Amino acid sequence: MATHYADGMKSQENAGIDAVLIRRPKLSNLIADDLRRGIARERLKPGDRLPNERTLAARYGCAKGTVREALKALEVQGLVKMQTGPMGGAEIQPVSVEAATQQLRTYLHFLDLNFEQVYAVRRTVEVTLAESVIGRLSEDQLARLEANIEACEQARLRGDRVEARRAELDFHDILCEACENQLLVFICRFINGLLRDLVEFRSARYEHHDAFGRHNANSHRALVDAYRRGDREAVIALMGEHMHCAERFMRELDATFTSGFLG
Amino acid sequence: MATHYADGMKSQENAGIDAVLIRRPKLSNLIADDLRRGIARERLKPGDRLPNERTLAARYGCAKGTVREALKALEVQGLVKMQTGPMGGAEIQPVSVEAATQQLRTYLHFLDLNFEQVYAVRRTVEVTLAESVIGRLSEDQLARLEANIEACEQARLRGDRVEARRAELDFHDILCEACENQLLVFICRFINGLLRDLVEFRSARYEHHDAFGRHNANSHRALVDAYRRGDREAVIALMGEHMHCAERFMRELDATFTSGFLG
DNA sequence: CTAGATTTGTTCGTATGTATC
DNA sequence: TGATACATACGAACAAATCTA
Repeated sequence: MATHYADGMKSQENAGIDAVLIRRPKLSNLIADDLRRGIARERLKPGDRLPNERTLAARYGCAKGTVREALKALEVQGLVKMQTGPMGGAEIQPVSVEAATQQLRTYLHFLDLNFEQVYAVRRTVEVTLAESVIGRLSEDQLARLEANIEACEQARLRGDRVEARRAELDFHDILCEACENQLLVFICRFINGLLRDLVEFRSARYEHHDAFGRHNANSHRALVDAYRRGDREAVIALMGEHMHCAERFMRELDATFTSGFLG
Repeated sequence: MATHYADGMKSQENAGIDAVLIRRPKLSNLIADDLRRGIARERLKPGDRLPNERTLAARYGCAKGTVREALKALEVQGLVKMQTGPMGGAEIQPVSVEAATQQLRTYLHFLDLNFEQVYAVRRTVEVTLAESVIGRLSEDQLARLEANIEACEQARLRGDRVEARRAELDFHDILCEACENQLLVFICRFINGLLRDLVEFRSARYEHHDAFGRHNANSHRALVDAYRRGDREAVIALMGEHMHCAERFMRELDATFTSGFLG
């Protein structure tokens, strides 16, 4: 494949960069910065696409791999999403909760969080959430809550513990959909994500999982029932007790890790 | 150019991945996830280094460029810093709360948050925080709480409303210092930051500010007194009432977070 | 100060998977 | 079904930075 750009230009550009900057930053970072500025300058909106990698490499007079690293930086920041195929490339993304939570998760991952601490928060905010959606759940949402309970039961009967736990957390995410308070929703969803991560890497004995699964099914069923009746007192009491029991189970999870990561 | 790797092996690997996963995630993302987990699992501290690129490529059975993309993701997230030369490579960086909150704030910037919604959360988490630090406040921290109350009073008497509000929030940040639960601390500090940003841009009538300042001084004084006595019931009741009153005042500002804040 | 060793940074060529037409 | 366009990935080589002797 012929190089469409002139090698002489490459040298010129690099010489120029070297002359201006005392210590040359990584080329991929310079390109990433320029792309960010370009996106802002051109007022690119979600759905717009950047030029493809080959074009960008030609524009900046560098190799594909360098452009790829720059695009990777934008992708991690949630600014763009890469797609393959024709009309693929880097597509501008809307500001998403995903990017925000990802950073938070890695931050908290290093702060030795245990279940007790997570539940000290969850126990209160989930009750607040539960109360806030009383009378706001649509028939479709109620139906999906009931369908979720059924899905959890099936996962439990299959013996798929991790999937059962994850599906049970989906129940609470459905409640979030009916809540207007976006800050509360963010915190609840974020904590649900934390718990999803944690159950992935910790395991407990089967009896615990099975008992927990049955408890969750009962609690969730009673909650849906209380929501249908619009019974505020019952919703608050049920969610409070549900959180209390969930915390007790979670604390029984085995926290031992097997490693050998850095050999 | 001869391909030194066996085509058969590559196909086998890909077939395996395709069989398990509906849509194959990018290999560099899988590696990045694994590295993140590994860093947390091995409790790597700032200053520790990851294996070099060649070793990682060998471990994951992939090319160097793929490993580089994964490392780039960690670098963008502020988890590691790349360095050239001997003893170079990916060095673990201290996790900064700044990086985590920045993304979150730009996300919340697009949401229609109002005082009622913020206080629906703050009302509960501040009480949880208040309870969690009972018996854990050092004499130095108690002294600083008292000094803070005095500073707030002086700001109020000077008529410096914004400074008074900001200083009053410092009171709650001092409480955070004594709390072990880092998730709870993060949420409380983040909300305090939201409120600090807001008082910059909103002002109410003087009577409101003055009455609020006097209320805060009384509440904070009573709280410190209850902490010194180790009176759990009083702490919980006082902080609950304090939040209730604070919310009422803040709602008189009748402002939303959407306009102007976070410029 | 120089020379060598180590490790990231960058490039080029190539091959493969994947989405669109 | 095939052709096309694009990202994804591999591998070899060299350049640049940085530490040590």
